[in-house]
Amino acid sequence: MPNWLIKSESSVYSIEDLKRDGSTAWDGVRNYQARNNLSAMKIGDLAMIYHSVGPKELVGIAKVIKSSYPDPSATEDVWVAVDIAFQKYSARPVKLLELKSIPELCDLSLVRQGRLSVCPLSKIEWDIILSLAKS
DNA sequence: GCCAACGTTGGC
DNA sequence: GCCAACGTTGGC
Repeated sequence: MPNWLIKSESSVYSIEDLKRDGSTAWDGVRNYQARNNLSAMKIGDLAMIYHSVGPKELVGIAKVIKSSYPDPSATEDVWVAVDIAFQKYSARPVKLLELKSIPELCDLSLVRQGRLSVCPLSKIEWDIILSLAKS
């Protein structure tokens, strides 16, 4: 089962919003690479939530509860959305700086290609980050 | 199909 | 608020 990392500006839609709402449509993605990743998501996949722009940190995990469908917020029909549900907060938010400081994570899309808002995580990357979030 | 110009994102 | 990095657009 693949794992993902999705980004959101905390001022736009934060994990607190997701917790409050329970679940939400993850829409508004307007980048082809990110869209392709969205399309590849399956029900039950887990995605880490990363807050950009404000405090840059990983704050929790969400679960995909509906696989991709046409993005209702789009005027063109090329974009897709998925539905995700709040799963849990990180025991401790993991800062971007922290991720950057770990050699095994130097290939992380988040680090290498900062603008990609939806990206896959390898099992190894997922596990490393999880252990950071727990400690 | 190349590439310059432009717009957007996001770290700092 | 600045600017680097990247994606997209459009002229040729």
